[in-house]
Amino acid sequence: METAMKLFAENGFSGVSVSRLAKESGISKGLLYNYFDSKEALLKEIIIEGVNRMISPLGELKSQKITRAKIIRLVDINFGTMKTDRKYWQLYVSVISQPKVMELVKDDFMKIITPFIGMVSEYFRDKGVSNPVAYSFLIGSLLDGIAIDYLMASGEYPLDEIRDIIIDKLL
Amino acid sequence: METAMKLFAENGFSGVSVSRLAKESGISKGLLYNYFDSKEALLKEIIIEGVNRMISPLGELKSQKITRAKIIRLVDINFGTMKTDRKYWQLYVSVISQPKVMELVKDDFMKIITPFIGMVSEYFRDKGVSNPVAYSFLIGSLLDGIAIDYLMASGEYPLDEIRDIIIDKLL
Amino acid sequence: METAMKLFAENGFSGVSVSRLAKESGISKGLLYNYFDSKEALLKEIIIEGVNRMISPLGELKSQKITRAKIIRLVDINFGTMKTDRKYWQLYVSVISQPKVMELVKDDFMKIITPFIGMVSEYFRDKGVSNPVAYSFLIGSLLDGIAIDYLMASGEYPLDEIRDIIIDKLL
Amino acid sequence: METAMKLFAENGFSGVSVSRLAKESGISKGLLYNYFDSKEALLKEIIIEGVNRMISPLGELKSQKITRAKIIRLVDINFGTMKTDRKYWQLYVSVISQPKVMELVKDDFMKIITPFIGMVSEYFRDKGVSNPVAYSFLIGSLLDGIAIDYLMASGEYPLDEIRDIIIDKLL
DNA sequence: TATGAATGAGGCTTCATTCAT
DNA sequence: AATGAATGAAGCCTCATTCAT
Repeated sequence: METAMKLFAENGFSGVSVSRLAKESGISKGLLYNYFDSKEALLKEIIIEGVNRMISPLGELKSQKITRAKIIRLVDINFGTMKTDRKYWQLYVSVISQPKVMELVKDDFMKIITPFIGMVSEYFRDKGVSNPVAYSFLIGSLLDGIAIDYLMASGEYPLDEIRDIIIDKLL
Repeated sequence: METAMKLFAENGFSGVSVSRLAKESGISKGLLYNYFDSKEALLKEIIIEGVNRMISPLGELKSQKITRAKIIRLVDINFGTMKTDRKYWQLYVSVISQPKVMELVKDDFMKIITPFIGMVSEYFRDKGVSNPVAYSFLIGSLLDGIAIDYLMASGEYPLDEIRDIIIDKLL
Repeated sequence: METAMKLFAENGFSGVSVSRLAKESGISKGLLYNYFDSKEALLKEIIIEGVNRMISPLGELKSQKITRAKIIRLVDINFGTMKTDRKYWQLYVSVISQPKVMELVKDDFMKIITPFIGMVSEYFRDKGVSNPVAYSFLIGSLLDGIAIDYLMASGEYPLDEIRDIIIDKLL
Repeated sequence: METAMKLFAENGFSGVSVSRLAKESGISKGLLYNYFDSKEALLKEIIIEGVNRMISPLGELKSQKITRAKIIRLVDINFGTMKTDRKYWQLYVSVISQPKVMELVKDDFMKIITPFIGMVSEYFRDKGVSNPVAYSFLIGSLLDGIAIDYLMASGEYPLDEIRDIIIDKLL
């Protein structure tokens, strides 16, 4: 799954053949099909596993009263994993933007993500803004957009400065 | 090209076969190759044509001193085309997030886009913020992210409220 | 036909498309089909025309009593056209060795060539060798083989020395 | 490879489709590509394997002082394989006379053939002729030409008589 | 648990030929 | 006499998946 994630991230889902997956994983094609029902199923498991890994550091924030510090922490954790788990995020980006592929994982995805969207909404509601839901969508989209551009850019993306602006102006 | 844009937008570049392109355009595969050198060349032409179409309403903003009203107008035009040219934006999103595909059009893309990025940077510089480049990256990423989520969401995306927040808090 | 001969010689019959034939001849595909029934018919006409051109200098030798001087002249003319009409000979070689293509022109070919084979046979018969037919086959094959190798070699083929050996040892 | 050799020999390289190769070999197209990287690679392997087979009986002649008997043996072996390995020789002829195809195998070819060309040159040098290289080219071309004509002719080609003439007049 | 030979549908592309103008 | 848009069959090759071992 590790190898597969790397390959999918770098080449896209349809850019990697099962043969290559097998070869670069050091196993046979047959064995691969013993573990996963199909190429799609493999992707699905990788995504789920990855999103869980991305989300796990956020566990500390759950089921407590939401505070400004916690929202900032949420953004920081998000930016942190973008740096440390570059490959996963590349895969994530490649997935959310291919409808056919997104379809495969959408449901599992939402199940995991929803609580955190709720958390952000709640934060803005507490803060007393007039449209907390719009705020939380905006933050979500912003993080998506940053992920794409940061991963596309060759390294000159001003991630930290952008973080400061978000905290200063939006949170 | 119209049909192809629709198909590419909905299924991704590699999700549409040349056979299907031909069939749904009502022409033969052979004829398609009279018009375009390859499937890739077709995509390229669609993208270029589309980005030019998206950018053309922004013509009014060029080569004048940049003002707050103009930046707001830029955002509004951007949001406007997202509503009116949904298919193009879906294609755009599908392209920017698939490195292999992005590679094909990156150069032409940048040539067209750069002036407007410069415009936004200039606006923030004039406004006196401490890091105008980070601001313009942020705006760019935000618009990218909104495009993705708006086009993924089935219609409940609060585009207009988000617009107001952007203007209020960021510009 | 001139352009076509050059192209066929350099790229083989199936290595040149009708489109290319038309383009490099400066006419349209449609017009090409006004003049020739098919790509094959075009090849056929080129071959016939070429072999007639190659054979025409041999006219001086026909219908007279055959002498040693005349046979030498025949060989010299053959070698001469190989130098002056390189393109035609390339085409000839490419044709005789592709059964499917040879089939197309074999009959016309034989009709033109036969008298000269007869002439050579007659020469050897007059000379009193025990197997004049074998000699004439040998000369024919030798000229074929020389054509192939001379045209393949990049220019270091000792054509003139070989000519002298043939005259000295075989005629 | 056996089937492919037969088909290539009879129809030329570009006269046989991969589909046909697969069908007449009784395997699927896909499997063919498990064994050979491409249609060209298949041809290459066939040629190499064939030329090695043709050349192997000549092994007895190598690395000894060259004598008249040995050169005669070389010619005889050559004529012998032309009779026993007709298909291979047809393929050989079809290959050497199509530049595009020849290009594919030229290098491997030369590597195998060169020693024997050297042997013939050496023989003529020892014999004291004034231009041994021209003699060896002549013999080479003669054998090529004989191969072509013998394989084209439907069976009336006087191979054995020609052999005697060569030995008598040229060696 | 593990292999890789085998399949066949489908991918992109080229091409000789036709035909309305 | 001349064009070139249009066709569709066929070309080479890749691929996800299966199955006997």
